[in-house]
Amino acid sequence: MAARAILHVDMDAFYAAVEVLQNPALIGKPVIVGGSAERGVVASCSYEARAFGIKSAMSSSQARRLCPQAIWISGNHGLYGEYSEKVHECFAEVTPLIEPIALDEAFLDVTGARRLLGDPVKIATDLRNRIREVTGLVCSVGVGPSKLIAKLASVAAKPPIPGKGERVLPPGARRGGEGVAVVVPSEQLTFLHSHPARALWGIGPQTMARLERYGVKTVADLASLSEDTLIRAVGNAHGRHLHLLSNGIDDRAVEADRGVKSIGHEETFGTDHSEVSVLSIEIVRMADAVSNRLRDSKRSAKTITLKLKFSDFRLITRSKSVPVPVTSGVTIASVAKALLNEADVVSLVRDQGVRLLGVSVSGLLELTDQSPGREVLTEPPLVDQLDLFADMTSLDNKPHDRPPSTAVNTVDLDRAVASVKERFGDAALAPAVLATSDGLRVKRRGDTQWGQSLPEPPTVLPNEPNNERI
DNA sequence: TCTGGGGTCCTCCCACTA
DNA sequence: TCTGTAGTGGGAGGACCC
Repeated sequence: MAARAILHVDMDAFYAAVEVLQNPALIGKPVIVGGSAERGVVASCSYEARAFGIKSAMSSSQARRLCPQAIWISGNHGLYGEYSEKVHECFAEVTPLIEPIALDEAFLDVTGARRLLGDPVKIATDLRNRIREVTGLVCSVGVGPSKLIAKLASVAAKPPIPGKGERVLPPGARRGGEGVAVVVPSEQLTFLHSHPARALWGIGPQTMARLERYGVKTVADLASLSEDTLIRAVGNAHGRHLHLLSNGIDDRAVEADRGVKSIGHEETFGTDHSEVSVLSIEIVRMADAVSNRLRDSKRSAKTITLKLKFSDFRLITRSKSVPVPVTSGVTIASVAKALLNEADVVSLVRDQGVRLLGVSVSGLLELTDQSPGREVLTEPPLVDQLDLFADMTSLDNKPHDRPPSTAVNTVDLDRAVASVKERFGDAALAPAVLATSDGLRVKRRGDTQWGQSLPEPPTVLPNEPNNERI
């Protein structure tokens, strides 16, 4: 049987490249996309910024120290999504077997496309040219017999960082044209074993620290350990997996239809909060956003999880599965607030202060009835057991005037809310507690994707970059 | 010195049940 | 009826990825 041909396509400095496309005045400048405030993080940066040592996931304060003249952009999740769609349309011209990893990255299985489109290197080169022609963006492509090898090859195919000299290809890889690196099956072990162990997917700082106790530095070192030793070092599933990978055995398929397993929102606050009433309002905001996305994806959820990170960076999660799958923001918020109000959590909140709060849902089910906001109801709605109007507290935490006996069919209410949002957008309607003098504090996906940004968001005018300079 | 947001997967523990 | 055990599922947390 012929070896598989897998491509790993990775857009180069994706978010930063999109911003440069939008504003050519940024060409050749150190551009950073991320949250510029104290608690922000670098999401992406141009190669000019990388020359200063800036990397993705670096804290914004560190990035500021390394490159004070950098141009910061807080990012536009929607815009990146649009470009990502265009890139995926290019993928679809090559093969239906596409496994998206992120907005800027995907695996493609082109084994079956060879007869029609040529050898994998030609497919990779043509695809790279096509993406550039359609979007104006540049990508790197790794070609290999497995996902692991293709992924590592795409890293080898990345352009050099200015001032750091030409990138040297690892042994076993060859260049298949500009931005394309190829590893053939007979060379995969040579290629793989030359990498540091940390390059393997699944080896992060903690696992690496454990492996170092066994003298492991490279993938070759890892391959020299027995499976039993690896299992002792890092646990059962992880140990077996690493044993196979380090020996070049990776038959994981490119999965075209990997479904979403959970939906959530979280946010790091500019300052820590230790008042339950303030956090309750944030829960309503997050739950409303989660509910909007659940409804858009035509799913309901069985489990609601509350996540809190305290000032000392201790992270806790509390979750609750409900008997009836839910879509409603009111229900999600009610469950999350009940989790927040558990005694041990309240005492942690008051003692420590909370820097991050998140609400997510999992155990997703397809909605059987496609009408907006329809709960999958086989028994009385859970929300009937909860205090709907507990949400309707003002900022001073005093309930609005409403007779306690008022009966409201919450399912009808949710349907009505869903239908308004479908017609006028998610920001058209929100729980009353989110109302401020400046309008509704509605959470949208990607709002604070990389942490908060400093005030006065940058506006870039053509030929006159006036982004905030830090 | 500093640590975001949105995810997935795995492990461990515990309660429940047969 | 009581006890031990194995399987299962929920909950919590750790580690990792981009």
